[in-house]
Amino acid sequence: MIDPHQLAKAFKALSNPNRLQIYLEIMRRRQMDSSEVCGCALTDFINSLNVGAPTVSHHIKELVNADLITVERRGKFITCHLNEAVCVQLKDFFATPEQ
Amino acid sequence: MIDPHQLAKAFKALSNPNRLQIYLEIMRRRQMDSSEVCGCALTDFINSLNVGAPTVSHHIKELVNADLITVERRGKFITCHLNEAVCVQLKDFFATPEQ
DNA sequence: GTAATACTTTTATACTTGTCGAAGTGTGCA
DNA sequence: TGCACACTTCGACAAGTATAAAAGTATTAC
Repeated sequence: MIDPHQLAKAFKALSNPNRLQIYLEIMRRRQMDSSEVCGCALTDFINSLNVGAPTVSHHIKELVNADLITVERRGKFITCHLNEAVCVQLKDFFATPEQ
Repeated sequence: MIDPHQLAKAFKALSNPNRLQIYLEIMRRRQMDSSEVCGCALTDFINSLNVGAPTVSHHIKELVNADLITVERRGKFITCHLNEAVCVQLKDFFATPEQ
């Protein structure tokens, strides 16, 4: 079972609506080839969420800190990737114990 | 797919370590018959968490508000029950889309 | 009835968080 | 080299949160 402290950190990261929206978008694009234009650069979130760049930067950092995503620099842009392992752990957390 | 607003509410409710601990304990006892002594009365949490009664009362209310649990009065005590439906929705949220 | 136990409400306080503006860093392009 | 774009860091502030103390309500036991 996943460590409760880490769990709480993940849930806190997902508790803000804007940050959840960012996470949702990153989820939605998870099966895309990373060589494609990802749509998960900061600029994309700035446009879609209606908050400033510093705020988005802050939110991304929180998601990274909670181990929910990773970021990668690609020239001028950064791209965000889902941490699939933690995603599975969170799924399992809510799974009914086999009866 | 579950409404993002409701999702964020659930995650916020689980983002506090003490509140998560309460939820974990309620989860752990979910298959118990409700006629048994449940261990999910406020007093139990007050003892196990080292916080005061008003704080626990507040946390329980937050979990109920987030639709994560329900409460039921049984004489002097209240007992807490997991909302299984929301639990499943949260599990599905983290599930990988079938490829 | 009274007393005791379990919980809730109110009020107050220290702390955390989301957001922004301004200024700073890094990267690519003319 | 210098400019423009993408992002980050810093400082500030309003709003929200966790907690507790004190006082209130509800239920059972005597």
